[in-house]
Amino acid sequence: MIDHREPAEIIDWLKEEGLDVVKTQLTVGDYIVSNDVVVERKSGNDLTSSIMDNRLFEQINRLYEAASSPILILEDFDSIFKNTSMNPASIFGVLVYLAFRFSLPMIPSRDWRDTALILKRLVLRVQVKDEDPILARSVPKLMTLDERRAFILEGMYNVGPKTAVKLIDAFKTPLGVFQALASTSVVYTRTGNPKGLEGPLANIKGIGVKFVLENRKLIEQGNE
Amino acid sequence: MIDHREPAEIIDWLKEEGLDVVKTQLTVGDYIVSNDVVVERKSGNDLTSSIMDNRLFEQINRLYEAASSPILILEDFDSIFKNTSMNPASIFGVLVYLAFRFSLPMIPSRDWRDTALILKRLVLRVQVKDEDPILARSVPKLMTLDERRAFILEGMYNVGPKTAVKLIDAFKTPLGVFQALASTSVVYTRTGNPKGLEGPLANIKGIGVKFVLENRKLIEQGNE
DNA sequence: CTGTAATCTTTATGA
DNA sequence: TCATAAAGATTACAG
Repeated sequence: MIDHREPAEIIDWLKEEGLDVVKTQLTVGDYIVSNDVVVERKSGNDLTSSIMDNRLFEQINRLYEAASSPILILEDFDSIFKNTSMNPASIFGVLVYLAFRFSLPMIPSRDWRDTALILKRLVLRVQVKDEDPILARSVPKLMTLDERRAFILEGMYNVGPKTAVKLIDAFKTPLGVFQALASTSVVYTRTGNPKGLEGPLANIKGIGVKFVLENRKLIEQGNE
Repeated sequence: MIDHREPAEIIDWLKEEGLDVVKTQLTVGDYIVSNDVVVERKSGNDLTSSIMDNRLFEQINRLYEAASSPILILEDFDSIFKNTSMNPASIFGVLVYLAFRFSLPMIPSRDWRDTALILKRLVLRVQVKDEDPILARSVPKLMTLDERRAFILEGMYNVGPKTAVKLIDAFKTPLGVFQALASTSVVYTRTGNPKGLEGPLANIKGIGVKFVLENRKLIEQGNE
C-alpha cells in the first residue's frame, strides 16, 4: 500500500516490476509492505523541516505504534545539507538519536529509482516466509506517566524539562503543583522589593519570585 | 576505543574535540563507544568487497555477539556504486536484508568528517543516557493568556486545540479543569459497563468516559 | 537536534 | 537587613 502523495514514478515503476500496488491514503508512513514493515521516506529538506518543527519524532513514534519493523529511507541524502541552514551536527544528532534510541534502520538512497529498488527488495524479502526477523526490538514507550505529567507543566512560563521534573517530583501531579502555586506567596522587604517566597514552593530550587508572579496569572481566575 | 587502523584524521579530530580516545587493536568493530554500542565503518568499496567475499555477514554477526546496539556507518555512500561491478540491486538487497533481519541502524556519511561528527554525537548521546528523561515542547510565542491556558491542557491525553479551548471556556483556568476532573466520576451499569459521567464534566460535549479514565491517571497519585 | 543568547535564581559581598 | 554584583542553571530562540 502506497500513500497517494508519493511520487508517480515510484508507483509506476513498482507496477511495471509486477508488484501488487494499492494507492491509498495512509495515516502513518508512506509505504506499507506488510503488517510488520512500514516505510517512511524522507527526501531533501523533508528531513530538516520536520526536525525543526518537532514533527519527525511524532512520526517515528507513530511508525513504531503501527509496526514492529519500521524503516526510514533517506533519499538524496547529500542534498539534505545543501538547501538548509541547519547545522550538520544537528542533522547527525537526529540520526544518531534515532539509531541509538530506536535502533531504527535507515537506508540511504540516491534518487527515486534507488528508493523504488529498495521497496521492491523489501517486498521480496518479506515474502520469504521462513526468514523472520532475528530480533524484534521493543522500543521504550514515548512517555511514562510522570513524563507526561511533567510535559503538561512545560506549558507554564519559564518551565522547561528540568523544572517540570523537579515540580512533579515534589508535588506528584499537575494538580498538586497548581495547588502549591496557589498557596505560595511572595514576601517583600519593607521598601517594597521582592525578597523571597513563603509556602510550598519556597524550598524548591530554581523557583523564584518571577516564577510565582508570572504563573499565578495562568492559574488564577484573572483575565488579561 | 578506536581500532588503530582507522584514519588518523578521525582520531585526531576526536581528540581535538576533547574526547577520551584510546587507540588499540579491536577484534570486532572499528569503534567501541560503550558496552552496548559498537560501530562498524564501511567506506567506498569496503562495503562491496566485503559483500562479495561473504565477510560482511560474519562481521555483522560478531557485532551483535559483542554488543546489543551495533551501528553501521556508510561513509561516502554514493561512491560505493562507482568503482564496482556489483549490481545496485544487490547492494540494496544487502542493506534491506540488514535492515529487515537485524534492524541494524545504518547512518550515511559523506566523508571522514561526517563520520567523526557522528562518533562524537554518539559519545555524547550515550553519556547523557540517564538524564534527558523528557522531551521538551516548544511553546508558540505569540499567545494570549487564555491561549496559553489552553496550551497547557494540550498535554493531556486526547486533548487538542479544540477540546482545550472548550475546557478553558468552561472552567476558566487549568487548575479549575483539573479540579473538575478530580470531582467527576464514571457511572457504571449493573453489569459493569461504563454508562456515563457524573459531575462537572458530564455536560461538556466531546468529553466522555474514556477521557476521564485516561486523564484521571495524570491527576491521581498513582505510579505507572 | 544543536548552539547561542537571554533570563531567572542563588550565592556572595559590602554597606 | 537590604541592595548590588557575580556565578550558576535553565529556558527560549534561531537555524
